[in-house]
Amino acid sequence: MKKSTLPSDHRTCSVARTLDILGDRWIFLILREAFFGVRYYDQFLSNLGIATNILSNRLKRLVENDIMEKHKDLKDSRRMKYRLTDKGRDLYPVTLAFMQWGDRWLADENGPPLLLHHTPCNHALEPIMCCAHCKEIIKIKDVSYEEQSGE
Amino acid sequence: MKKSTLPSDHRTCSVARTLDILGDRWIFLILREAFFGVRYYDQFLSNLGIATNILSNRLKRLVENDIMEKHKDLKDSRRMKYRLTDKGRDLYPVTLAFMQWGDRWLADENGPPLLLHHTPCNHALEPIMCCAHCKEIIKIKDVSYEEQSGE
DNA sequence: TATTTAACTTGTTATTTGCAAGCTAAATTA
DNA sequence: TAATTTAGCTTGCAAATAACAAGTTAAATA
Repeated sequence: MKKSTLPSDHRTCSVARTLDILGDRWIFLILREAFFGVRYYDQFLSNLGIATNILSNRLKRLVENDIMEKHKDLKDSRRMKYRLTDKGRDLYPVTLAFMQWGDRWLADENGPPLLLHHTPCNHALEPIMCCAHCKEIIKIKDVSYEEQSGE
Repeated sequence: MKKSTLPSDHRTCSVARTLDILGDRWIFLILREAFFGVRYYDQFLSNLGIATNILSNRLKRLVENDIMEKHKDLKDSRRMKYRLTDKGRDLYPVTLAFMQWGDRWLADENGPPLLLHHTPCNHALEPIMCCAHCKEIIKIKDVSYEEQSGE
């Protein structure tokens, strides 16, 4: 699909803008690895089974969009270290939302392949989307919306 | 990319399984419209500016994966009504996570194009990912993980 | 009965993907 | 110091996918 083809309708919103950058399966798998602590090109390559040209392309896109930073490794100047920026780290909720949905609707008889643990409260982590103000779980029926005139 | 190529490594998880179904820009834009109340083929078509073959294909995929249901409209039997299932409605947090990130990192000087309002508490909606148990905002550093032996 | 409309389907072309091979510079080994 | 290995790409090419346009079918409306 063409790049940056935001629909010209009135509903153009942050979902479309976000998908213009992230709307790709590999991007999210790279981010998942990054959230698991992966930092180096060769680690992404072997963990994901991705083609080298695609990996280069996606890492470049992530760097261009300030989601990751690229630095030479101090110990081996051939190696490139890719680290999440604050902007990238802020995508953790998206990854958690994916994982949570998959755990609930796509898990097989073995249950979720990965169990997350919330260290501060020492319980299995079950991520839920809450209203920052009232801390209640957000339900569709409880959300109304209004558009900005400037858009 | 090939379908269902879950990486063969130990980290195979619900993120990859979810992306096997949803890893497509149009899928999320269709879901966004559905969360805004859109129900009919022609509405998706005109709101999204999507090609008819792509729209058909994606709606079919959504129905095949029990994310949407397809019914004849009672008033006009030519029209097909597409409705979210429970499984589909449960993707709302993913959409909110996208929107929240875009609002924070991609908004222009006009601010977010769409303001959400949380009716129960009567405040602007700011969605945050919380631990269902302790209700604290989830931070990467507070999450540890262990793999299921069955996987 | 003729026309319009909804929801597709079917070409055709353009773009993107995945695989394999090659390249370059830095590090390691002989 | 020279030869080899390694990291991180880039390039070429076949195959899959997307976008656009035009055609199809069945139901509703004029």
